[in-house]
Amino acid sequence: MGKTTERRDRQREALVLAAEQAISERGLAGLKARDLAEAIGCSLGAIYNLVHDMDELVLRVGSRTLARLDAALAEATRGRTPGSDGDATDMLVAIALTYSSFARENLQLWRTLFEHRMAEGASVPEWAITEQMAMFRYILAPLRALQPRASEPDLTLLSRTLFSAVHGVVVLGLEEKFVAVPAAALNGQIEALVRAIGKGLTPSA
Amino acid sequence: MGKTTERRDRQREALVLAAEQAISERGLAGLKARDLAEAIGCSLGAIYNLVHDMDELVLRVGSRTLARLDAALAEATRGRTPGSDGDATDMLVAIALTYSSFARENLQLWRTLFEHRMAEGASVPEWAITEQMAMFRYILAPLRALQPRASEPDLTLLSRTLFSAVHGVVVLGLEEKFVAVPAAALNGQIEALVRAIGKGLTPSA
DNA sequence: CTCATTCTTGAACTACGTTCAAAATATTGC
DNA sequence: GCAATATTTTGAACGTAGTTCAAGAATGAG
Repeated sequence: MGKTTERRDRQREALVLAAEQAISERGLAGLKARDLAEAIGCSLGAIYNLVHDMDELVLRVGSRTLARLDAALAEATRGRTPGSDGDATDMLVAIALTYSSFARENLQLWRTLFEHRMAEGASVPEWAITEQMAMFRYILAPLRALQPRASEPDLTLLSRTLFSAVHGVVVLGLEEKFVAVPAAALNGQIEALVRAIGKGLTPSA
Repeated sequence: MGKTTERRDRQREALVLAAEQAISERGLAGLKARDLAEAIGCSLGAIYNLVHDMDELVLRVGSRTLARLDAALAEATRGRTPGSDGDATDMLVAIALTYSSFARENLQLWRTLFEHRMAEGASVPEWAITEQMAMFRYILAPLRALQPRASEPDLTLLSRTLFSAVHGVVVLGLEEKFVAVPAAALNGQIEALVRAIGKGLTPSA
């Protein structure tokens, strides 16, 4: 029993890595079952012994992308505790810029997180939703420092909103559909936005 | 010469309307050339006498969607001139809430504006880009009132950023992939965000 | 070594957008 | 008005996808 399962696990790993490379090189639309079969040296049908369908494969790749994003955000906030309102805003700026850099440097994989749609009828599994939601948590600590009187549910909602706002700026900023904004200008806009929000949220006098 | 062209124009109109209905009912992924041919009563191949390809059809539908969005934003800002900083912020809030409502009420058509990707190699025509960019202009007047010392290029960039931020909140708020935020809560978040930004951008004492 | 079970295979199926040779229709010349 | 020519329409066929499944290959138990 062990032999087959083991080989299958190794093949599944190879499949996910091949899918990740395909997406990062040619985008989500460039992910082809036949190419993957060739890349990992198995038959076309064998893919469906490793994953249930292409959706699962994309979600597995997404999971890896989120893990790397999470690591980048952890690195950016490591050891920082917001002591003052200024600290908190600085932290939020650091998080936002880290997010922006990650998106730029992992453009296709990052896009896949949001472009991907499950096949007709299927819905995103719970574990994938949980993973995505976890991203919001880095914002929570600095936000709490900024809004000490806000309730926990309000902070949760606000952290999602703040994340979304920065996400929106990054999405449209990196969109070639419009005119892509140069890195420096985009970073400048993000910093301006987050500082404005930080100032706006600071309970003044 | 006139007879054919006339009929073709009428058919093209019907095609775009059928495509619009298909998208609004079943989403962009539910847009099928064969369904459209049946809907407007022509052969499959005839579609390609009316539009060059599906991309063009989606862009034509997008153009209609943008026109309706533009009308909604025009209505929301009609006759308003930002006299004070408070007015300007109120206007920005009104614009943002109008955008949010439009997105919710035209969910599939609005999503199509951003989900759609041109086929491999093709790029978005200039007129479509111009149309999309035009959306940013509603934000310009209130923003100028808020930041009277900013240069014109800076204001242009900032208007795009502000639009993007609200766009991001709406995108993730309406995303079923996560947990969709109820209308009232989403509106509350948008208002809070825009007021925070408004306050943050107001040159204080 | 044999038989039963399990796994792997790739041809075949469905479902797309798109093309194109042939048929149908319209326009022109006389 | 009618034949000759040009244009338009047609839908079967093509290429490219993801997915399935009957048949063959590999594995494991007795």
